[in-house]
Amino acid sequence: MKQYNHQEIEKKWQDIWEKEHRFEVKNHEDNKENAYVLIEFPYPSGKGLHVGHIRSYSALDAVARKKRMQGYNVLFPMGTDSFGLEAERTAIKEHKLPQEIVSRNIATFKEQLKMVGLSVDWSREISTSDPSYYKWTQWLFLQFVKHGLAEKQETTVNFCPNCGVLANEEVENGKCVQCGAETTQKPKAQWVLKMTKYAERLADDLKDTDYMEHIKTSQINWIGKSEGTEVKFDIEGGGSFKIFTTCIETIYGITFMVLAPENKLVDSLKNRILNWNEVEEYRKQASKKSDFERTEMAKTKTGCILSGIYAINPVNGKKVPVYISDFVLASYGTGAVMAVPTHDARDYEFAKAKNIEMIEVISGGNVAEKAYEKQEYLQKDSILINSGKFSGLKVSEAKKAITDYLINLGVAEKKINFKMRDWIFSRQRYWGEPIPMIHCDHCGWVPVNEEDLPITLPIVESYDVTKDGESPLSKIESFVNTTCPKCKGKAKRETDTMPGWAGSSWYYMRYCDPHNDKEFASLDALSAWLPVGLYNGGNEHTCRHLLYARFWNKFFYDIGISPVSEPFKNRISQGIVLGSNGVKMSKSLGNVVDPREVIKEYGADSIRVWEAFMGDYFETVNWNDDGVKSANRLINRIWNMQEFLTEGTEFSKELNFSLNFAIDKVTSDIDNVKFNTAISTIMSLVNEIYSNKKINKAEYKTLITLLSPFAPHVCEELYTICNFGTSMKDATWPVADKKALIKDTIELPVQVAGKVRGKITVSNSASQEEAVAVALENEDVKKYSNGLNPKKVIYVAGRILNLIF
RNA sequence: GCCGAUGUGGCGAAACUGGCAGACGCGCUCGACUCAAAAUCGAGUUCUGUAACAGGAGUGCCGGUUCAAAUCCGGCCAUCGGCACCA
Repeated sequence: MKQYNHQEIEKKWQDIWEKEHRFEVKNHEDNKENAYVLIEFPYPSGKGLHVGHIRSYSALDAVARKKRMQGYNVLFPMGTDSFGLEAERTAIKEHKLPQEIVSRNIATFKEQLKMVGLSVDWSREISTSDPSYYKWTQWLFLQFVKHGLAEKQETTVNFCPNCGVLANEEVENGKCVQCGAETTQKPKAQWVLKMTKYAERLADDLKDTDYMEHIKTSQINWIGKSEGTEVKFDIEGGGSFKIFTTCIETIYGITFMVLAPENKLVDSLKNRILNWNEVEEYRKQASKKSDFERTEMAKTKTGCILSGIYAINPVNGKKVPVYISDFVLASYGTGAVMAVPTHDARDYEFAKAKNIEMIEVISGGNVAEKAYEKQEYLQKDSILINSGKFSGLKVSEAKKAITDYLINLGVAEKKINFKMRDWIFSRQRYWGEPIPMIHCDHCGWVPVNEEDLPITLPIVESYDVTKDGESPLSKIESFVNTTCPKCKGKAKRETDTMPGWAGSSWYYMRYCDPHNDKEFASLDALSAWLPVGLYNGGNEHTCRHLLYARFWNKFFYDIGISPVSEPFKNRISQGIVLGSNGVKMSKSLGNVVDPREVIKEYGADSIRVWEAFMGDYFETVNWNDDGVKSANRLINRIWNMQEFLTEGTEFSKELNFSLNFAIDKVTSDIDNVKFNTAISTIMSLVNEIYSNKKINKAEYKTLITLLSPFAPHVCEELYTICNFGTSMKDATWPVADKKALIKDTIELPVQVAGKVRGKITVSNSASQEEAVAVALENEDVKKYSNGLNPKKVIYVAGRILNLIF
């Protein structure tokens, strides 16, 4: 018997797979059902892949390989999400072109990935920064434009006087991370995708998916649907504004109103505001903060009164003061709120800080100490007080009664509001898809003609961020100056680019038809594969990327270019692999583990098995060098089993149960994303074979097949050594004989008063009487029974017998 | 702050969703093989306790429900992820 040599074997099989085009798939295969297994494509950062990537790639590879052996036509593609800030930053730092940085990084990443032996169809590889790909990203953007879902809107951007427009992560505590200067929120007209139009469906249609519950929840929370009432408040002396509330029952408790500092209403009231200077100063301060800082609960609430301005409560005509405060966001709801300090914690804090009166309108709390909030009073269905003719009603009744009353008055309407905002789609950066729009003084914004796509990024010397807040592309005249597609007059190109999210919002569709130069993907190809059966990616993407991708698909579905209304049947998210010190792997901390080194020493099969085994797939786990050894040991044990090998075409009596159990368990574990227990089942089986020191060919073949999704190279090698076939190309996944799993007798734990005191052996169909009779004869049980009959018996067949004496 | 998740031996973890806590593995201890070591094979390994059994305690902390709780409920504590221009 030859020694196990991972380097030789892995190279050999990887070459064979490549030469055979083993994993390339056609969109249609006779007599085979299609299955689409998708893993988020990596961002080709300069760091390269670390062992954490291997965890999810090899796990999904195992899923794909098993499905293939089960007779499916499996699409398991890979590509790179290559636009984005990081490549641009690296390029600036290294004085190279982002194009160069990206192709260098992709080469490294592919080299690393190929060593792992993934069953990827590389003929379908895509890269989002490739013009042949982003041509279609631009084309899809034009569809949004065509259907009125993309438009220029006034927004704000983080702005640093020295460094220009900044990403959120480049701003810390209102200061620029790079130069330390104070940043402001600068107004800017930007392209926006009107995603809110899809809010309702994005939330509702989650019911048609099998996503993990917490992923559905995070989608729903992000969308933030709330049903409430929009109420119009008149301003004393003329004018009015609207507020949105989900707590209309507290309307008699209003003691002030709050507007967002940016609310345009404030400008229109300028002449009537007595303390305008103060108001202006406050607005300036507020413009320095991000939304996140503004709404943070821990911060003390600040605000500024609009002296001389009073709003009139439509239920009782009460005159209340109006403030501006940064805890109210212009972007959410109407940019104005009614404040009821007795029943809202934020309002309570504000009222305390500003010494504003409070009126309790729902009984049951202790409003002298803190606000009695809706979570609590809704649950208790408390009674209204101090609320005019609505006093005495329960909250549940008052909600409706007050809403109806206001609607009759003509000052309110029922409204559904979403926390989710439209998607700001412009970036003033170089390294992204140019937005294919042209501005003409006569015709306004005109889409580029589809046949002129792609609008390619010009190769430029400096693509650094500009100080004036415009995209670096704006400085390239040859790019900017063009003719209007409509009137053929002089016109200028849009110079903003798309965000990194753009390319990743539809890449899984391009995999279905990656070389199509007529369409972004044909409906036939998409119909063959969608919806994706299993979509795996990082936890950090389960909220936004997933929502964006779903939004794009829904729109495509509506305009007839996608065959499904939900693109992903199931979505799961793997846990992160941290460094061995429990901290995220990063170059600066020196705790990055390069898979290439591990593979060199122990082999791809070993690292794959170890990462499958290291813990629950969904949980964060620390890297551990010793762990790979244990996987390597398992593989060696299975390799060395050749010594025990005997002839045989059927399972032996000794192993019949264990093998069928393992088939059943490994199959369901892979289906249920429990790779760690799949491996431990195989380990137990191997232990048993070692204690028997015997295994026949039929058994060995089954064992090898079960391991092969995780350790494909060594399994192919053993498969051929043992003459089970010339390769595992046509290997089929075993099916458990369910009958073999039923045992005649079982060991049943016996509890006395809830504590396990003994074990009995009974037939697997034993009745309660039979089980109790056996238990009472058991020596361990007798110690506690004192010869008595039990007063009470709890019997769960096959599980537990609990006796109370 | 808000939303989501997690917390079990020296360590990574498992536990069929309320039914034997610690499967499987790492590490460690002991034994076999070896001149020796490594590798390999085998035995043991939650803590406490005992010569050995027995017994007791035990799943982040405090309390509750139940014949029975890692699992369900209430209240804390700690760690991680997201919070809209990183993707």
